[in-house]
Amino acid sequence: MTTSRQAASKTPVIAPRFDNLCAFVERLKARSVLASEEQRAVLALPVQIVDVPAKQDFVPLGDETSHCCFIASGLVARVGQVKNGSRQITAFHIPGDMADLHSAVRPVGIGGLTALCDTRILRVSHLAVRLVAQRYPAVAEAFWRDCILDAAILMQWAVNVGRKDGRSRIAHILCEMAIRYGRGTMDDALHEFAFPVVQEQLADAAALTSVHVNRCLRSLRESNIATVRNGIVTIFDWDALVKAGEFDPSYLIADTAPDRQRRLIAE
Amino acid sequence: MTTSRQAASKTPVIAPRFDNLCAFVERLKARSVLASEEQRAVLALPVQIVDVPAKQDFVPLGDETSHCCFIASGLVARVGQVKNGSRQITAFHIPGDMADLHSAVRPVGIGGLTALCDTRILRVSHLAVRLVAQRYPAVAEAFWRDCILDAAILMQWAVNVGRKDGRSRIAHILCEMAIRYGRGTMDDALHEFAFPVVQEQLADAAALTSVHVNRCLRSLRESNIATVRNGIVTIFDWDALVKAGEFDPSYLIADTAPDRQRRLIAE
DNA sequence: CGAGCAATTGAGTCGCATCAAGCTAGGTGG
DNA sequence: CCACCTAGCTTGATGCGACTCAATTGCTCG
Repeated sequence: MTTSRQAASKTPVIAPRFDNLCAFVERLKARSVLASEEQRAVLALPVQIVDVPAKQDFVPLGDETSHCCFIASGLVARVGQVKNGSRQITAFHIPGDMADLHSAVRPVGIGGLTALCDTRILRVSHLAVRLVAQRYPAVAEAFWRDCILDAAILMQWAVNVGRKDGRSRIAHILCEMAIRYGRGTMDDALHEFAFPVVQEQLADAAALTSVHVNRCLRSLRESNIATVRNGIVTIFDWDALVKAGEFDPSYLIADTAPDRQRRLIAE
Repeated sequence: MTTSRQAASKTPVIAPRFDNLCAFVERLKARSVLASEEQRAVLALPVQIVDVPAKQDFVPLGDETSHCCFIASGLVARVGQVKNGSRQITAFHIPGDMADLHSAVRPVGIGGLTALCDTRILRVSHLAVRLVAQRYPAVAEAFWRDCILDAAILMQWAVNVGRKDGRSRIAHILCEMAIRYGRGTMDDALHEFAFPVVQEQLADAAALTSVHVNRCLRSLRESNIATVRNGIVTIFDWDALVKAGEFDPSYLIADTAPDRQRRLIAE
């Protein structure tokens, strides 16, 4: 949301990577007001680096955990499952996300976490998270708000899966990820970003089969709207994509209007 | 048709009703540990009673609000919408729920709220909610946890809508509501509870059409599993309903401090 | 007693699942 | 250097679950 557009250097898509919690603090600051002491407290949270290979479930469904997972690089999906074996992806988490911040106050898993490509995780213990929240009310509120944003995305996800046809669902997912990856400027330029998923995973997100995802992608390609190839999303016509996905970005927008982030307690 | 079931002879299903926040405190206590001073602080939140007639949207989609809505009596749905006019219900809120506690930290609506029957709301200002959260970290954590439970339900909802057939979706919704209404004991007795929805609204929740909901309900009835009539759910075979809905109640179970776990509904 | 919802049922259609191949590209070993 | 393997992508044929349109039956209530 803060990135200005880099000049047209046409560098191939570069995946972001963070090895400390700076990016997490930036994320919180984009949504909440934190004093510098509070920011330092969050930054000081002890982390443990864990590298997860592609296609590995690193938080099993329904398990109880003792740590939150910050995504330093890579891509993670939150998945639910039904008995016949099919999976439903309920969220994608990109670098900069604390994928399961919610587990700090409710450790029993809300869903499993799977790495969709090689992924670096920074683990932060629930205890540490709750302690800093206890000590700094503004941090607690920032954490709370972060979880609410996640829930807002999830609600849109349910609407997307429940009430749109396949093509619209795919378009909506591409729109959402474009915005979240920070390529969501509304100009007519060509947008390109790395989104390392295969069609099978898009299918699990959109509640379709991979065969049908393929046909939906073909339809979007033949309309000259967008393509997904080798984990690279290329958007030719942003407006058409928004229209196809019935996408309204307001649900992604953190609430940062000045009068709303007013602190209730002086810094 | 063979409906010689006891018509109006039994004790009528009684809808719960609360005119203060006692029930909210009880709800929080079932999920979090609160000292008596903290409980009193929540109880002391000023409320404003609002009566909403059936089928009225009292929080429009996308609007910004200044109050949270506690459900004193009745039934409320959180709805999303797509352009062609069809609606997707993403949550039911029953008496005792703070339907949009999340709006305290993110006032722009996550979804509209509609009363499905005559409903009494207790409005609590965001400011008051945030102040008590700032003052009492344990209360903040309780609020946060409450929102997480809501998100956990939403995640299951997405899985339900995305990856099950119509009959299973309906069965799952009935299971969820049975547990949340507190009728979720596992004995073989007949379960009956008021759930004042029409088939159209079940359809919006399950992402089906009302015609198809009707057929799914008929199937459940003909299997002697459950019926829904005049807003009364009657469950004949709980185990079969759980099986049909692939229902696992663990996602509804609140988890409190590490040393203490409690069920959402005490047994 | 008719008006108006909600529930019900039927017939026709379509989106998507399913099954089944083939295709492509990168990797690996003989 | 080619033969093979595998993962992912693409395409076709067929069937079913759910939608749509449409008509009928209760049910409640003024």
